Amino acid sequence: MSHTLIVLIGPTGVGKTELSLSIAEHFHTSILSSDSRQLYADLKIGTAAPTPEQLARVPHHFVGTLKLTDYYSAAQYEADVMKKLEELFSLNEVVVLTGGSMMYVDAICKGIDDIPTVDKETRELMLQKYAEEGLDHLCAELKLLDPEYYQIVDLKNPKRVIHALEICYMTGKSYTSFRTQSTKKRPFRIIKIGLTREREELYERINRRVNEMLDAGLLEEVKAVYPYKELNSLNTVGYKELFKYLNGEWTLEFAIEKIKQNSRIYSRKQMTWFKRDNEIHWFHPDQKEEIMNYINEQLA
RNA sequence: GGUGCCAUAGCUCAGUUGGUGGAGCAAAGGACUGAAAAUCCUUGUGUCCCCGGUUCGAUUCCUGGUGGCACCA
Repeated sequence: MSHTLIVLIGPTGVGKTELSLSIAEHFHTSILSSDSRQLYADLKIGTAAPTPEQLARVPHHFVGTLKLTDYYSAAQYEADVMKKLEELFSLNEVVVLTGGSMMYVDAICKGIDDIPTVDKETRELMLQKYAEEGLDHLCAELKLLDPEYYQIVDLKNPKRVIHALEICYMTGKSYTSFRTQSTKKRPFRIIKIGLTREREELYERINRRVNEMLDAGLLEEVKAVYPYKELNSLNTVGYKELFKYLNGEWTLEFAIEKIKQNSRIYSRKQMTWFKRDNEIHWFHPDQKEEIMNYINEQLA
């Protein structure tokens, strides 16, 4: 039997957490979270992070390990998880990975190109250029520094253009020269299980969960991190809307509706990403038995 | 009861000097390689309230009806 990573994915609110616990308990193993926001220790309620009871049932990794001010990225996540997996596979044949951050999941399953990490100075310089000169100017510069990437990049998306330029500036080489677009080979087997529900059912669950978060004290949690609201870690559904309420821009009622709406939109974006991955085998979360049968079939 | 105003996309409304209509929001689809719960792109047929009239032609003008709002009794 070779080492196997069971990857459990699906849109927000579909019911991944509960099933991941069952699977991990069955294999007496631990869970790797693949959630770019549950990483932050101060964002528990709004990210529906595993509860203390759930954490006691199964050892979790990559939950609540970062401060809001920490810089993090999908590439760092890849490196950290690969290192952790080495350790975990020495103890267990099977490890579970679950979460909804599509790019983080792909970073583990497919790998990310080896591109230098952008330093603070370069990022600030580029953000300043963007603010002062505008996107068109940056696009023109990219055309000179990396004509190949210029042809394929989304020229209306500031983040894409800025990042490519950052790499050009920092390394003196084109961004294209770092992009191999290749899939890394992993020393373990990957079983991808997707959870999905009828849209109406999913939306109801999402709406209900937002109400439960509020009952659990989401507003207090948001107030506690309010001083950091400009940080990227807080550009997050559930927080950004309540900041607007605290700013006096929105009523509480409107902010809550927006949280529900943005969560629904997020769930759709996740599905759009997952849909084109045909390695995923899809199930309804209630099909626990079918899922376990499928896993055992694959392991055999 | 009287008078006035309004009735157009799921919602709020614009518009057609008469040639079957379009914005914002909502909704849906898509992209995605170090900020990713981020960021970006695309998509608008709807008895233009109903019956009749005028007209080659009415969602647009006219009569009546229905509903809503306001004011007067």
